Amino acid sequence: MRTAVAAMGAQGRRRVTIADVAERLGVTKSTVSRALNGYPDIAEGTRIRIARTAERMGYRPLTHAQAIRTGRTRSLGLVLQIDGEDSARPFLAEFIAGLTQAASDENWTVTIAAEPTEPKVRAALSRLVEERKADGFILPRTLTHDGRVETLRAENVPFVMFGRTANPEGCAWYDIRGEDAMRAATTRLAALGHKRIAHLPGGSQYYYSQLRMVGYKQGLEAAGLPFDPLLVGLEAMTRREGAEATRQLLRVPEPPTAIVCAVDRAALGVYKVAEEAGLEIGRELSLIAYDGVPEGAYANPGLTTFAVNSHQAGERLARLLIARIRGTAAEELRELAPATLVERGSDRPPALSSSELARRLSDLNSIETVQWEDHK
Amino acid sequence: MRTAVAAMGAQGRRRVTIADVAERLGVTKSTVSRALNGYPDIAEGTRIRIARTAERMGYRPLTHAQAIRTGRTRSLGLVLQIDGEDSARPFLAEFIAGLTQAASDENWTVTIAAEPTEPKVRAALSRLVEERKADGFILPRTLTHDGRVETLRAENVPFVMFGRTANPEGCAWYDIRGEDAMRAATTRLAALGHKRIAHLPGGSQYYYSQLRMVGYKQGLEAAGLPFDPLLVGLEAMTRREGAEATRQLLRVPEPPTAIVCAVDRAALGVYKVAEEAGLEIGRELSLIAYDGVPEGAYANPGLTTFAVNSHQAGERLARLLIARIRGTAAEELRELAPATLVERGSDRPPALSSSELARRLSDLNSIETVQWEDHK
DNA sequence: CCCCTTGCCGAAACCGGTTTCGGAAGTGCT
DNA sequence: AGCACTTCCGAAACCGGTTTCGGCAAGGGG
Repeated sequence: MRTAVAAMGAQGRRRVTIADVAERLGVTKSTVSRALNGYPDIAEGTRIRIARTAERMGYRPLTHAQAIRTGRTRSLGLVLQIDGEDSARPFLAEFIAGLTQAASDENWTVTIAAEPTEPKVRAALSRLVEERKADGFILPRTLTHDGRVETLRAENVPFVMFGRTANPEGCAWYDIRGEDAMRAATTRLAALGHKRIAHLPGGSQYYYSQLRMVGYKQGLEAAGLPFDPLLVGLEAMTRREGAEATRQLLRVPEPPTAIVCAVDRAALGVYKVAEEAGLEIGRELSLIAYDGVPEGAYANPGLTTFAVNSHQAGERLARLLIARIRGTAAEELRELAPATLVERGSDRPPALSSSELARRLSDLNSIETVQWEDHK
Repeated sequence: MRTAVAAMGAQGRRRVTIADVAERLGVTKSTVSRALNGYPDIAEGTRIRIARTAERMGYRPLTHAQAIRTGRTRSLGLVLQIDGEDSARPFLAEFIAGLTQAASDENWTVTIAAEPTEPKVRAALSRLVEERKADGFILPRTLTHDGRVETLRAENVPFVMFGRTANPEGCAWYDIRGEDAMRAATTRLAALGHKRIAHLPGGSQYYYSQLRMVGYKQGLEAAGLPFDPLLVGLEAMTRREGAEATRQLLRVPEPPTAIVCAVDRAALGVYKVAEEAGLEIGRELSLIAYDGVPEGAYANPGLTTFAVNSHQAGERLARLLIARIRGTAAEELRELAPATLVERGSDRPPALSSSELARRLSDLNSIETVQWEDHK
């Protein structure tokens, strides 16, 4: 009897089906189904009776059996772009934890995929939709102009973004107010006495870079400091790029005594250059960054940063996406949260003025051959 | 017409079903199904005709429609334990990438969940099985005695482990030969001239810690060095623990001039203590570790380590699990791979003998008040 | 020439749900 | 009392596949 074996599954004991519940109560499957799904044409007493019995019998509908008729899998899709280069993602674990925990609260699951390139990511999205493996998607790391959004909009598939984007039409999102953090970082440094505050922006393909730049400028304005294009460094997303950008900033005539970094990893590059140049972070050069990567705590002195709560982000995104799939308009599903300041030792009053710092740096260059060698 | 809308789904155009293919060819659904699934009672010519037409029409069976009869979802389950404490997992992204790419090659998907505690992880496994969201599981971070294995064995659910375990019965696995790496590290340091080589083991709940300890001892033996229990440090899984264990090792009468660490992060703690004690890594103290975390490259000098290829691990595990689900015996699905040595600067000939090092350390303690302060 | 296999495929049941349709009973209104 | 309107639920179709069962036709052996 293959049938019996298959029905029993690998577990040995038979699953309780909707028919079992119906039979027990002397009603039909359809009544049970409608009662459990909240249809209005079921008497309240019946509904309660059915709900209790189903509960008692341990009945749980099979999602894929439902899906065959409804087309819904109760599954959230997450497609990551992982290219090997920049694959160290300290937040991923927490993010996934938040996502899956919120999903499982509502009895949803998370289907995950990873592809190395953007076209492949889009293809993966399409495939998951095509095969109905996901009812909607979380899009991490949104770009200013995001191809994934086009793909999904074209196929009319629900999605929510982690991060805002240039064209918000039809987009739901959750995001951290990075601009507020940058503004606060800048005014904070100004209040400590810094007059020359630089900014290391993130990659321009990310929309958040624009926002953070805006926040930096707002901070300058609030502090009554002029904006100086020379104090905006190269785009820096990695430690190496952060180091390179810092070297360049320190060569300008009136060098910064403080730097606001769009991302922590760039800030770690600042430490490196400071060490090479004999500058002490928190004295000759202050630093505030953004992200909250764990390495920041290990740096010496610790990196003051605006940390984002990845767990919460995942959780909120899961809830937003479920609401979106259930039909709430995208415009009503936009949520912003603040980053939280983690004070460590990298931001302190300047020990040197900009011109003193400049003199110190030029002395250094003339007597010493500094090795600008990068480790990997 | 709700039906038509539902059938068309969100995408607008109707899906091509098995009935469409059948009609086009003038055969029945059952023939198409059997042809596509390789049943023997279909003529070869018919099979080819059907396969071609299905391909041309772009027919792809819906997994969940199949699942309702077969009980199989073509989905691999991955349940992570993420407790917030130790949530920085640099390998996770690569691991997931390998996993999902191999899965999607075979047209499978990966369903992921995360829970903070072991009981909840087990509950999540059961839930996913119960709801048929996964046909089998990847178990990362296997323990010497692993509750997840008991749960899954009891329910007769296929699984593969990333890492070996104490009771191998019915277990399939993929693992890295950490013991070989530890042995090689030890003999390598001995060949460089080190006589006193210490070992910092990982957490004893992990089976690999035992294996790596064995490798260390084998290495000592191969090099003709005696095993000294005083040179086995405290269990160290984090930077902090690594630092603490190192301080203790440096206090023994004949301190080690080299340390073999079971995990990279413990080794990063060695750097910290070395800096505090004024020892230069690669001169007064040599170091070889294991894992290949990115921070190792940033350390100064770079950390020599045996790196594991997480992407490959994910890929192999996916293939093993699929084979396991398809019925291959667990005993035939056990695979070991070597770690690859990444030479950086932390392992060099000893500049000091053990007794010279001891004298140096005692001098230090008498003249200087070293701050044993931990950053987080 | 007939009977028995064997190869191949159609018909229909089935999997576990959802949804449509229609009808019986109850209710309100004139 | 008669009629229309609700309320509530059963019967049956349906979703998109898989699997069982049986039967027809061709082929082989006696």
